[in-house]
Amino acid sequence: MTKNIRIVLADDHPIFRKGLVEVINTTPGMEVLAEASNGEELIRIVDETQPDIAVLDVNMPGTDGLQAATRILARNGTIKLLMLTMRTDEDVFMEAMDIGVNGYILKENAVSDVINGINAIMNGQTYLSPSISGLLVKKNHKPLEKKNDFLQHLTSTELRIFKLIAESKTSKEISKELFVSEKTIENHRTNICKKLKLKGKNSLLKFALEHRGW
Amino acid sequence: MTKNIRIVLADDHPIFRKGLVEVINTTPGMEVLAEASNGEELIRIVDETQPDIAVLDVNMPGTDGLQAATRILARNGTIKLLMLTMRTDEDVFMEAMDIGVNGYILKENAVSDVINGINAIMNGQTYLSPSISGLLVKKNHKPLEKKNDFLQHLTSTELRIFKLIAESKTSKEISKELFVSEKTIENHRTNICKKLKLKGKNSLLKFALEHRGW
DNA sequence: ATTTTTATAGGGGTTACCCCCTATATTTAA
DNA sequence: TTAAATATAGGGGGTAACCCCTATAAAAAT
Repeated sequence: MTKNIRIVLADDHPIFRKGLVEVINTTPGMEVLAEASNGEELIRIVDETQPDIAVLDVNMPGTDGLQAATRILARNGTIKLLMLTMRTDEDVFMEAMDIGVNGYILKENAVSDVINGINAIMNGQTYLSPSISGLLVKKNHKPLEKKNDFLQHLTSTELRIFKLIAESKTSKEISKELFVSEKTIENHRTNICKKLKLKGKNSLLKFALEHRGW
Repeated sequence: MTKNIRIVLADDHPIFRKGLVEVINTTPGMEVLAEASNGEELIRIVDETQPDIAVLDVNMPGTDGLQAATRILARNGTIKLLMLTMRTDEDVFMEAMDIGVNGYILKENAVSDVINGINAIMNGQTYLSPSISGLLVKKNHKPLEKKNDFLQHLTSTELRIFKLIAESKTSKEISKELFVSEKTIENHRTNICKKLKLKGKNSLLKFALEHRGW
């Protein structure tokens, strides 16, 4: 049999913590070494027990989860961290990722998520709750209606030119590529700007760069 | 009892497809309406059956999963799409997200992932395999060395100006914000361009926009 | 059949960005 | 202590992008 995964916990809610301990200790191959109710305590028990992974709540009195994570990783970069959180806060999530946390799970998620998360992390992966993934995706995920909303107003010629602009091409370059006058391209630019309600220097270039791939 | 979730499948591997059908049809509340072995077929059966969700492979002969997804969403934006993939290819994943796919699962993942994914998507969420989540995280996680690699050449003043340029501000606007001459800002622009080896109109703006957030 | 949109091309003007310089005071490094 | 880098400010020029127009032929919509 392989060694147990050695785990420490930190959460300021005793009942929730009790539940976590129960879930983990009844899972074969995992054991809870110690518990903490705040960040300072966690840092201490991590030093003492040198666990494989620490599961910690973001919101704790005094030293919170993010601060504790930063300090733990500064002392020992090999310790894995699985962050638990009550709410879906994008900023907090991003900060946790920047710090170098290995997983991020919503407390409202199933207990199996915690077990899956621990296994995934010990396996070298990064684990996010599915509901967290949604957050990340929405950033890229401008819905279709929105795309069409303004792309549908452009004619096919305008769209072709728009895409070339998004490739950082100048009107002169585009005119050569399409065998038309430079002035024609400039007219198209003007019309595209009007349709997209863009005003000001380089606004079309900026917009095109930001929406490259549409 | 609520209505079954109506599902269509597309995958060019018959055996894998057989397995998928089995998994879904033995899950209460889900039923497979039709199957396809390529993108064109999928588009046709989606038109015919009007399912709630289509589960489709990225890699298929002829019209592939991405093309099929684009065309299906163009016809009916309410149909949900769950994408399956063999390999973890970041570009393909990003493209799928841009197209508006609702979920993305590795074929090597557990069958329960497909069921979980379908349920999550029908519930309005976006579903990603845990192993995919790791990909996303690495993006934000641009290692420190790389950032410094070219930012270290910029002085603090230049860096401040660089960030304002990345916010699409003009030299005039920046000069007012920093209480210096417009000409000073232009000089800094020139110096920044030299340090970053940028040449040509708007090249700094383009670069700054692309590296916003650094 | 008539009107509108689209694609083409141009005149003429403003502005922002980029490029080449010089110059001075301060700070930093050699 | 000199030399180099930095931050400031300017002169002068070129060009691309944008903005205001007109105009014509073809295509599309009414």
